Amino acid sequence: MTTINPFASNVTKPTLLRLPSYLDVIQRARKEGVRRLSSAEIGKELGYGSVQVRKDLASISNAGKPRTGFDVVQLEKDIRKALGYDEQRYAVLLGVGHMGRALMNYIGFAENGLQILAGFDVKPSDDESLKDKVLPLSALSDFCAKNHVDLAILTVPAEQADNATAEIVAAGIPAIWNFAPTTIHVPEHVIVQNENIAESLGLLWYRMKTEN
Amino acid sequence: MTTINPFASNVTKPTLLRLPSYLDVIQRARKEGVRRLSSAEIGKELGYGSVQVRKDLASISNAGKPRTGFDVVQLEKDIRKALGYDEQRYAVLLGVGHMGRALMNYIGFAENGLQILAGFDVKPSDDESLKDKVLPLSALSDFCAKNHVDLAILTVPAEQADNATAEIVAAGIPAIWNFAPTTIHVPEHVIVQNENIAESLGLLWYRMKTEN
DNA sequence: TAGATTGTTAATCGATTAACAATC
DNA sequence: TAGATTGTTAATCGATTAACAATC
Repeated sequence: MTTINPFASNVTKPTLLRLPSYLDVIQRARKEGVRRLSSAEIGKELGYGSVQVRKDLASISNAGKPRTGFDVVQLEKDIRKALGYDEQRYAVLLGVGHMGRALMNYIGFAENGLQILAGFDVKPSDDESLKDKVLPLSALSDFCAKNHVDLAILTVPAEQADNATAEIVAAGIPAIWNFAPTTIHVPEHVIVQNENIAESLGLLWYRMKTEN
Repeated sequence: MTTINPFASNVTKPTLLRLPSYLDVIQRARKEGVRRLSSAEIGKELGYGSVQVRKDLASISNAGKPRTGFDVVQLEKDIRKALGYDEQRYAVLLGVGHMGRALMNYIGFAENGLQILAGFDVKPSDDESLKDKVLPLSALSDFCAKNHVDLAILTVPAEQADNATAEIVAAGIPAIWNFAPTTIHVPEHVIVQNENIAESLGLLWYRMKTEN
């Protein structure tokens, strides 16, 4: 008995985190007119072993064929689907500071299925280009009642993180992408993904100390 | 035979990535006047098991005492040291776009031992507050000859990533913190740490699909 | 067909968790 | 001293890598 969809259910977290790097290699190859790539070629570009590449890709695609390698066009589709980049999702952003503005201005999110509908802040934005996309924080729950919102992007300072989180939860938004450099507290059903940028600096410093 | 420094050499990567979350909990506790915390209390706040907390912390500190738990002040010092936050390191930033400006304006880096000396861009910055800290890209190697630079922060668009990387390598900077959403190519001795922000969106979408 | 490359089963490696002895 | 909590050894779990059979 094979299931109808053999993929998708058994993708591990490490695999999921490597998929974007495969996507990058594949997309660049396609733009250069390459039709097929072997697992060894893909791995070499990224510093992964060919077995790892095959195992990762086998869990989300059957674009690989013995003898010829992976079909670039097919594989790109499958990776984008596995990552959920093929579906549109809608976000609001809380905290229109430097980081908030950078994210609101980042064009690449369209490629990842993310659209930021509006930014919210206690202060009105001084950035001309964003003026009509930034609303007062008090308007959040009303906005969420009138629009479908899948995700809140949290870019407030650490001190305001728990307050802003409470607003997000009250507005019924089911997931938070947390860029505030602190732990936030949510009810069980709310999904939180932390993106503390400074977090990986410790790893980098450690590598700089030990790898030389 | 015990080594003089029993810590530091056997810290695993997963542990290193959890240390900042411990630091956050510890610092907030200290600000509230708390003197000691047990591994169970720390773990509860972060959603880790108490054994994991003890194992992580034992690898970098001996601030834990049976019966009383962990000394908050001592532990904070030890974590900051393990993460390298106690030493000052100097960076330049390439690509003063939205993300580059956000990083140049982020005050928190001082806490992580990071100081951004200057930004470099092909175009002069239109941001008044940064004007005197942004130099033309052509001045990079000269700047690096005159200043001690440990790290290059790469915030250029994906298409310019490999060119900018070549400049960084030519200038002799030993490590790159790569925010460009693409793979960059460096000689073996250069340390690269990738920080592709959109990368974790795939994981978030997957969790949103499966956890509900 | 012969051979290159895939997908998968088994072996290894590393990290987490459980059990418990050490200790303040 | 008795008991709470640490640090560590052993067991489990999960991910990576090696070996190889399947297949185009």
